[in-house]
Amino acid sequence: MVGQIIRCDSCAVRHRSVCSALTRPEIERLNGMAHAKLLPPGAVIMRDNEKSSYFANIISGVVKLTKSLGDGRQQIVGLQFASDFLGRPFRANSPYNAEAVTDVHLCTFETQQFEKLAKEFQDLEHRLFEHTLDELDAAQEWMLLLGRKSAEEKVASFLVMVARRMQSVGCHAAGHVTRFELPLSRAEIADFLGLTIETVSRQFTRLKNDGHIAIEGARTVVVQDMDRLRNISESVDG
Amino acid sequence: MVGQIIRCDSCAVRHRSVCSALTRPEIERLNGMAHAKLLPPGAVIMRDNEKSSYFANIISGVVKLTKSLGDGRQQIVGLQFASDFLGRPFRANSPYNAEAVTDVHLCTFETQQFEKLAKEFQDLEHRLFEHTLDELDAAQEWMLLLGRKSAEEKVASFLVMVARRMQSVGCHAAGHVTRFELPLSRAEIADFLGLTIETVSRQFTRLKNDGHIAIEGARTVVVQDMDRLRNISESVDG
DNA sequence: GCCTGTTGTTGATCAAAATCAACGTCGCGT
DNA sequence: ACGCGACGTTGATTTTGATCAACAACAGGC
Repeated sequence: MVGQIIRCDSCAVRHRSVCSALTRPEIERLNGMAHAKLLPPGAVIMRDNEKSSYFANIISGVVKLTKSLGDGRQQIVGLQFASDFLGRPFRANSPYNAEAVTDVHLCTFETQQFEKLAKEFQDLEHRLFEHTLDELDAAQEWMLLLGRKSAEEKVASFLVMVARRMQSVGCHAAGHVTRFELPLSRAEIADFLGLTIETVSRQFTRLKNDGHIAIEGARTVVVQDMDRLRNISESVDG
Repeated sequence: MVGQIIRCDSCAVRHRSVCSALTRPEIERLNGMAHAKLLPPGAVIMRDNEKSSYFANIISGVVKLTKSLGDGRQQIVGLQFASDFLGRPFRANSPYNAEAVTDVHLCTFETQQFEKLAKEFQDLEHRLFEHTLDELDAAQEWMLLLGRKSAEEKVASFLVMVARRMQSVGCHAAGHVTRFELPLSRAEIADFLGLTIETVSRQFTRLKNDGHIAIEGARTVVVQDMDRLRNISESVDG
């Protein structure tokens, strides 16, 4: 689905997305630029090294950002959830592929219009900057994981991360989300953690056998003790 | 050495650093805020999770950004060269340790003063944004390396990257720098590539034996064929 | 229902890199 | 010159995770 006009007033991510930087009259302007898109899993949103004609806020769903080597080896370099912003402002080409992992609702903006708006309203550019800083933090945190953590620590870290993101996406006031659905397949988790499918699967059963998690039908995870899992993910004792 | 006043006019990185966003009168303001620092190898510039009281431009030398696990495992999450900017604007705490790798000349600015300036002169904030986007690109490129490349590909990638950065730091008009000094020890290279010292050493001798590089006294590398090395780093054929 | 393709698990074996260990080299202080 | 410590290389062995292979669970099409 493409091109449907959006009402920012009723937007689910109005106060968490980059749009939160805008005041009433500014939002009106943005409103006129916004178009909704609904994408199925697997839909390609941006392609590495190619120009993208639009930016987007994720209204709902999960998007993976990937990079590949010539022979097909793939690495997920970012996971984006509801309220996250897609696209590299002020860059001609996308530095990665972006692909819908679940059904994804996007609110898209034509590149030039949006960059013009960002130049006009400094708060909007500042908000984009903040989002980029968050992405950088996440990337560097993940570098530590990819370079130095064991398979078990990687899988535990992944679960902790997903639980945290699911929490902020949902509307859970306090405490941890302990039961959640994984947005990624085993193959995608492997591409995220720099492992193989088989190793990911084995670490899941290990965590299950050790009583740290329960698994319901491959995609649903119940974390018994989030702090314990976090300890495993950082190799505190154990 | 701390606190010496700097003259921006004669600054070696005046036109490549974030300062290039500023015009004559603005630079004058910045001039009044700048203090020089000369740090020896090993000097700690920022500490993970701690507040830093200043930002800095690197005038010369190399700075490593590291993150560690509780048990001492370490990962270099960024390497910064001359003209690069140090410090996370609009963030309370540093997300990594920053440490001088060589002798390092810094041009430092007090945090609050500098952020105020960035708010006033939008071009400066924009330039900081651009630098952050570059850092993010580098981080995600490195995630692909850490997650999916073999030891040989990692070391080749490292050499290609250092050659490129050395080139932009020096004043080489065109063509590749093929002979350069490594700024990092074997241990630091290992921490950058997610390998052990021994594996790094073995891959160096392998690249040497295969005739791709020559090594002079451990720290100086001569690349025979940069394109061939780049191919190895991305696993094109062979 | 049944067939088929996709996804996930488990086991056996293999290989790449880690670990353990010894030794060489260089620079520095005395 | 000598000895020491840091750094780097090389070899032997072990370990972790990859690869190869078989099969189970499940969903969708007909």
